Amino acid sequence: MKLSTKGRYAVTAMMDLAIYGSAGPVTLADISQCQGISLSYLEQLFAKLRKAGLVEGVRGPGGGYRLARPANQISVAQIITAVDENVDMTRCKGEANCQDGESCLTHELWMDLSKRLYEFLDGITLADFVERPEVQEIARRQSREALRHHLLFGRFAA
Amino acid sequence: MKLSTKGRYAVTAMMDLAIYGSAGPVTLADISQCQGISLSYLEQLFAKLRKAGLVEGVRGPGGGYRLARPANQISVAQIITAVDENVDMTRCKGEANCQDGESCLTHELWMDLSKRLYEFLDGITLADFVERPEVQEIARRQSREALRHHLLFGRFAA
DNA sequence: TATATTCCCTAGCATAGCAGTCGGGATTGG
DNA sequence: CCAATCCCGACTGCTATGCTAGGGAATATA
Repeated sequence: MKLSTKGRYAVTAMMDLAIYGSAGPVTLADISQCQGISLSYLEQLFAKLRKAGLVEGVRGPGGGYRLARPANQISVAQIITAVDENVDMTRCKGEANCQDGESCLTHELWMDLSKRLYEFLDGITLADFVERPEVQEIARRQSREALRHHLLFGRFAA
Repeated sequence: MKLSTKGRYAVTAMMDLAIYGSAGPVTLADISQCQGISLSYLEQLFAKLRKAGLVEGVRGPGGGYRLARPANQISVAQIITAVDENVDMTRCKGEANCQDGESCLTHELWMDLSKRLYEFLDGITLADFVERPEVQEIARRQSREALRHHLLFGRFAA
């Protein structure tokens, strides 16, 4: 388990998908502009998220990304492990071939702590954030603006 | 908050101090040998731990490091933040000068998640690990061996 | 069909942090 | 005094990060 800026970027972007995804796919260009993250870097992150089965890409105009599962089935831990694939725990990796029992003891302790941390992050889903009242409020406003945007550009016009 | 090998090293070393520290200061050479961490790298980590007021150094022969506070007053979060001083949260750091309200929304959400994570790690102390029965067992054995070691080398001999 | 929009993929690049090495101090117990 | 320790600073190879550049492939719309 590793927790750095990379994972934060991924979690933040996934929050955007969960919040604004109800009005259709969200483009990476939008996320890039809103969050100030490089577009190409976002593409690389989403390539991993897609391979992990967390998002689906929709090509062509009006396309973008959407969540591959309901937001309440996507945990923060899943997102972080999807982009930070490198989970090299310790040097004595399960082989238990330390010189004396001591190093294996603290190793066990750390593994336990790491497990508890993972379970903690795995217990937090995107839905936990989206369901907040203030987010609901903004999402509604955003939906209206998106609809107006569509009308302005004649997307839904007969 | 950042969680990588560096923080793991620090936590593991601090566990050693908490476990074996009852028999006097623990030398970095011992930790280096037991955990397979470079001695000089340990010195750099402990310089930060000392500046953070988590450990005290005892110079001279028979010296080493000991916890500056009882183990139940040292949390995992304190250790990690002591060695990973770089806590650059986001680019829009509290200034709330994002273009539109959206980015600040997810920013708030992430800050909240980060806070919950910190509180989780802050609720786990070194004592929580030391008080385990299996650790107590090893600590007792280690103490006896340490005493025998002292006797062999005449440290306590009259 | 043509075009613009979007996802998708590969390669490279500058920087920073990680983990370690080296060399030298300053203290202090025996 | 001497050896064991902590302490400190400089340097190094390596890796990951965050980003840029360039080009595809699919597809909605005109």
